[in-house]
Amino acid sequence: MRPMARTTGSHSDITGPRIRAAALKLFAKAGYAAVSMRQIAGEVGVQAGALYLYTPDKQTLLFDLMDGHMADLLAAWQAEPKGQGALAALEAFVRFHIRYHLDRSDEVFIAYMELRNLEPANFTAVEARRRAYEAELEAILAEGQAAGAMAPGELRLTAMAVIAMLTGVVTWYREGGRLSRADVEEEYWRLVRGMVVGGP
Amino acid sequence: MRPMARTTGSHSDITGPRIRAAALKLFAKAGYAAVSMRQIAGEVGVQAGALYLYTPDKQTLLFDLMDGHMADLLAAWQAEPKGQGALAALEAFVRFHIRYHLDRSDEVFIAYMELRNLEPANFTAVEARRRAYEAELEAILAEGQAAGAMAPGELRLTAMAVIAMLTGVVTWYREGGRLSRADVEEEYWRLVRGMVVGGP
DNA sequence: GTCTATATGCTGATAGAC
DNA sequence: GTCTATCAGCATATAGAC
Repeated sequence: MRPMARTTGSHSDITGPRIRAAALKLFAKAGYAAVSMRQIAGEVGVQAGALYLYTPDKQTLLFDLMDGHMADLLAAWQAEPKGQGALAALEAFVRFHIRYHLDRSDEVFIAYMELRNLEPANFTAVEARRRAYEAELEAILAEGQAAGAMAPGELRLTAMAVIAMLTGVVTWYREGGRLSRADVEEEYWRLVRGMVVGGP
Repeated sequence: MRPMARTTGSHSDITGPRIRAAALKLFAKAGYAAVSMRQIAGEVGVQAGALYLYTPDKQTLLFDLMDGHMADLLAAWQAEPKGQGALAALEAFVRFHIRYHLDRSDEVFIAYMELRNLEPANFTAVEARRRAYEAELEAILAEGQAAGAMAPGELRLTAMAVIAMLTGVVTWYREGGRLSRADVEEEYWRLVRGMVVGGP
C-alpha cells in the first residue's frame, strides 16, 4: 500500500498540475505576455525558482497547455457518439463543440488568443491539431453534400463559419443567465441546420 | 500660402500618425503586452523618448487605436446604404461587415484581442461602442421578425452568432487565394440568410 | 522540493542637451 | 522635435543553501 499523504514536504505529484492550472487561469485572464513567472508561483504558493523543477521555461508551459487542450479536444470528439448519417453527425458536432467549449472556456480562450506567442515549432504543432479538428467538420459537410442531405456551398468557408460561430459562444454566454446550456445548444443547432440545409 | 515641406527638422504633423500606424502593426502581430515602446520607436525611426511628445503613455496609444477603430466602424455603418426592408438591411450588414473587416484586419484583430489590456475606464468606453454595433444587427433582426420576413429565434444569441461567424473571415481569408472577396460576401450572405429565414 | 539570492537584461517613462 | 542618458523596477532564469 502507498503511504499516507504527507502534510508537508514533497508534493511533486501535485505541484506540477497546480502550476499548469495557475498558469491557465492567469494566462486566460491577462494574457501570456502580461503574466510573470512570479505571479504564477504566487498563485501556487511557491517561489518563482521552484517552477523550473516542473517546466524548462515559460514558453513550454504555454505550449503544454495549448497542445494538451487541442489533443484533448480531438480525443473527446473522436470518442463522441455520432448517430447515423451526416446530418446526425453535424448535430453531434454542434452540440459537442458548444458543450466542450463552455466547459473549458479558459483553455479555449488561450488556444485562440495565444497562438502568436508560440515559437514557430510549437505553433506548427498546435496549428496541425486545429486543422485536424476543422477537417472533421469539413468531412461531415462533404458527406452530407454527397448524400444530398445538405447544400453547404463552399466547404472550407462553411466549416470555418460554423466553427467561428459556435466558438463565439464563450464570449457572451454567462452561467445562470437568461438561457440554459440546453437552450443554447438547441438554438445554435437550429441556426447551423438552416445554414447548411438551406435553399436556392 | 504654406511653406514647402522641409526635408528635415519638424515633422509633428506626420510623426503622430506614423507612430499610431507602427503601433497598430506591431500590436496586431505580437500583442500589446509583448511590444515595447522602443520597438515602436524603431519602426518609426525615432528614439523611444520622442514617442512621448505624441502620446502620454502606451495605454493611451492602445486606447486611441481601439476606440478610433470602433468609432470609425460605427460611422461607416451608419453611412452605408441599407436598401428597403429588414432583409435588405441584413444583406447590407453582412456585406458591409465582411468588406470593412477584410480592409482593416489589423484594427479588427486588436479590437478583439486587446480588450483585456485596456484599463477599466477605457474598456468601458470601447465595450459601449461594441454593444452599439451589435445592437444595430439585433435591431435589424427584430424588425425582420416583426415584419414576418425572418425567424431569427433568440435575438441576441443570433446577433452574436452572426457577428462571430462574419468576423471569423479575417482568420482564414487570404488575398489572391481560391475565393475572391465577392465570392466570400456571396457565400456568407447565403449562410446568414439560411440561418435567419429558416424553417420549423 | 523549496527556498533565498542573484545574474543579466529589458521595461516605461523622464530630464535636459542641442 | 529629436536626441542621449538615466531612473527605478521587473523580467526570465540559474546557483547553491537547507
